[in-house]
Amino acid sequence: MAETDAKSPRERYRAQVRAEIKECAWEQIATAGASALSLNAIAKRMGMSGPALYRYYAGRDELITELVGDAYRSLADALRPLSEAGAGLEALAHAVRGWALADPQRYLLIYGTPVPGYHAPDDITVISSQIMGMLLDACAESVPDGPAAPLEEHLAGHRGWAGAHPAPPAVLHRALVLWTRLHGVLSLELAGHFAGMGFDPGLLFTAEVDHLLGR
Amino acid sequence: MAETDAKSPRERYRAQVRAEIKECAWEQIATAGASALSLNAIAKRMGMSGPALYRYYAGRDELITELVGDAYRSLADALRPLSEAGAGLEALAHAVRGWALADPQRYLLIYGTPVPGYHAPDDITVISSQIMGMLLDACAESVPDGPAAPLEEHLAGHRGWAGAHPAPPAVLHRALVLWTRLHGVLSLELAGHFAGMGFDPGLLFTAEVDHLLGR
DNA sequence: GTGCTTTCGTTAGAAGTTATAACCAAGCTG
DNA sequence: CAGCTTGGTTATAACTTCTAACGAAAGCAC
Repeated sequence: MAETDAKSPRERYRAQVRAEIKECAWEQIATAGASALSLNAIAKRMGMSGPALYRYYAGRDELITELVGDAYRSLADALRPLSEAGAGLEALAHAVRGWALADPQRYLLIYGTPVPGYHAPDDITVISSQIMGMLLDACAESVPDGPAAPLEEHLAGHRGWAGAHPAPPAVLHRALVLWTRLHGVLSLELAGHFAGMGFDPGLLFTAEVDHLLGR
Repeated sequence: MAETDAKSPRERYRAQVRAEIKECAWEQIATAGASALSLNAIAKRMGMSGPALYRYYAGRDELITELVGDAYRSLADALRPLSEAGAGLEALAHAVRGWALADPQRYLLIYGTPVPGYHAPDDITVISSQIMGMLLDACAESVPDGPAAPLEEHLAGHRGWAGAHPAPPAVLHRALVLWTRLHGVLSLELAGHFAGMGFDPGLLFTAEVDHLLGR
């Protein structure tokens, strides 16, 4: 968030306005969702009128791309201290949930249904793989020692997504399962599909985490 | 799809045009996603111009509501014969996946990030609970006989969503887990989040199903 | 300080969108 | 046949994103 790194006062102003625009955009996304984001509304809320925003962002897509990047970075930043402290699967999972509940639309922006026009740029993939790396680290310590399923055999030959991480196929499998199961509960909860059902999604989430830990 | 049930020729025509509109809408959704659906584009593709559609649907929201209802009904119709034949968890799960892959946007329309303005009407919940009922039936036969987790204790007291289904808490838990795990893999796959990773999502899906079966 | 240049913000306008209103031409019905 | 209902049309309003052209202000060189 603080890329105001001592340049010309012009650039400083520019960076500050860009940040303010993103701030407004996040507010709007938090209330109405990403696909309802309106450049005009942002401009009006900032006191500027209409096309002034195009001095700062080439268009709606570039703004969304920037927001997606920020969201990924925010998640990575939330997880990194835990990962560096050697936190396990459980702590990481609950951190993800906490981060998602703090701003549901932010989670849905990056892991939900993709916005029609937008396509992820390359610099997203490196942050995404950082997050995946932290998941792999957390899964490395608790090995499930099951029989090598056909999936793990397949993963042994298709491990490009793990980068240079030296995890055995069983850990790759475990990280994938961690990711998809957490996302399964979280996304349905955030999208409101548990709304009228009456039970506590948090308990289901912790039950999934506990199951992953063999409890 | 065939609700042309012998009325006045006027109503027959009306129903046919409504069906044709939905047909066009599905085409458009399949290519660009639900949030990019344009009434004008549908009208133009049908040879009619603009506001003529408002004779058939009150607005974008009503059309989407109708499409959501059709999608739920379609999923229920795809699962019902299996459920009535006493199919187990495995067959049901793969049927869900097949249905989802046949038209990804249709799955994402009902289980993905909700469209901004729209709110589900009541008649959706009955179809949704029919689907949940079939999941519960499929889970009833293979009991996992684990220790009663705190979640299952909670579910024993919050089982309103299961309707009148006589499933014990362990089965409620199992159905919930089935639903969220399948959705976790499916939604990430359909949203394209496995795109650059290189592995086969189908194997991950079947691995999750197999794990659910205790294999 | 004076003048040049870059940048910012503005208004105007084009091409879209959803949605309403008014009108006209059909068709079914008494 | 008369009349009412219904379908489709255009015109309009209020939006949206985005481009173009203009004025003003700020920074920089001298």
